[in-house]
Amino acid sequence: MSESAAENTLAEQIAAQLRRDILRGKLPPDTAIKERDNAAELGVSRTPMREAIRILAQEGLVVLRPSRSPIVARPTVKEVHDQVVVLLALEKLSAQIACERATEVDLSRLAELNEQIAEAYDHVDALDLFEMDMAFHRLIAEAAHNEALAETHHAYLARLWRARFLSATMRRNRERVVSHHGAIMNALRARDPEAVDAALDQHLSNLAEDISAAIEAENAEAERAGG
Amino acid sequence: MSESAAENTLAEQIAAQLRRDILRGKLPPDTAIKERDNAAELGVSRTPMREAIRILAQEGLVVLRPSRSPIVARPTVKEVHDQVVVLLALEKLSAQIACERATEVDLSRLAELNEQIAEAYDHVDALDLFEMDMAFHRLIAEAAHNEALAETHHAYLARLWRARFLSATMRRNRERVVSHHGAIMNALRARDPEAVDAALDQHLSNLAEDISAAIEAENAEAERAGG
DNA sequence: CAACAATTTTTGGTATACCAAATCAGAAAT
DNA sequence: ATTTCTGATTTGGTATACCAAAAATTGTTG
Repeated sequence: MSESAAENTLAEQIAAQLRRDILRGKLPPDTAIKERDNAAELGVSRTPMREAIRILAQEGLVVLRPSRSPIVARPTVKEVHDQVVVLLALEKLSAQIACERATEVDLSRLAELNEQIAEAYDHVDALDLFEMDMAFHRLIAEAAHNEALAETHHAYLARLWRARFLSATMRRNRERVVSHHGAIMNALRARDPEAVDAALDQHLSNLAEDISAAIEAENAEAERAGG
Repeated sequence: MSESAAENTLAEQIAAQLRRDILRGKLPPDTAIKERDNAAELGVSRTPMREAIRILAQEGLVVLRPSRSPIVARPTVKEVHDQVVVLLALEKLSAQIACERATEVDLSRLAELNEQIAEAYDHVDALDLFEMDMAFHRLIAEAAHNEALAETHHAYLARLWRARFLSATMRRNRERVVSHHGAIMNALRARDPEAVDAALDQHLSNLAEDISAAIEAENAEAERAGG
């Protein structure tokens, strides 16, 4: 929970703004992000806008093309699938390590959040719910107390945010999420590596296919409209 | 060996230059990288220098501090160790996937490179040798044909370059490297996931400790010198 | 009418100038 | 001698101006 705080510099604020717009679909894939125009639109200079674009490019949300405007990324199904594979591996590794290293505080935070999710599930909009889900998975990664791992895991989670969001809104299922989270939690509590692995597999095994379907649908839509 | 090509923009060239200086020890840990001074020194403006610094910060080679000059990172033993753990996991995952997905071309490239390494081992300086070793491990990552995975793996390899280099020069051992590489290769050839896992474990198991020792030595040295 | 070439325009890349905040040094007071 | 306050200086952050390369457009020619 360390990064959502500051947003010190203008560039970071711009990046955050653009990130939200991209992830929420206000800036759909293939949209050009011109340094000049977007900077003018926000009333800032090109310098921080440029830096913001680099940040998002680093995150994989926009793609830089030589001598061309950067555009909002349109990940292919394979790309997203590949990223999910890595995310899954990172989370499993985190959980394995967490079986040894997780503190009681880590575990109770996890429990608390899971309870919050269960409670909020029906009252809260999809976006906020998704933030909570993301936080849950981040807590797992952080419970391994391996900063590099947590950071990389978070980067993948962020990069896959939109895809996961699309997928989740398509098949929102309270029971699945809450009970799966509970299973993961209990396995961690028991510090049982194999149970953790199984629980994560159970929770995330269909993720790749779900996401792929969502992306495929969106891309097909775009093809019909723009092509 | 695919990325050393382009280096289109000035910022990238500067980043490459600084990266080399850092990794080769010309810019030791804690050295300040002032935008103004370094830019002037290289005869460029602050803009690309600034961008170059961001690139290196992203790679973990320099750390940005609010309202302070960026400095060359001095990773702690724990940080490096944590990174090695992730690197190892990424490489193992790559190899597992590669058992299914590796093409004949991938495998023969691997074989060829291993032969080159064996041949060059005694004639070539440590730095070049290390580039080759790095390339070998990158080939493994690339054989999984998962771009995200290869990219992240490469990022970790690059970030750990200096630490691995320190470690390797401390205990240079021809037989170990070549035969281990050979074992990994053969396991991949056989497309045997368990054998691959074992071979990678064999090759990389001591890496974490070796690297930790090297880093510890360097940091102790710095402590003695710098107060 | 099509194809090609030159010009105009748009774009990102770079240099420079300006600003505010944070640090450091020096002087003064205790 | 120590501490504190203040001002000079250094730093990164931002804005703006300039440049070169690459598209796009338009005009000409076959």
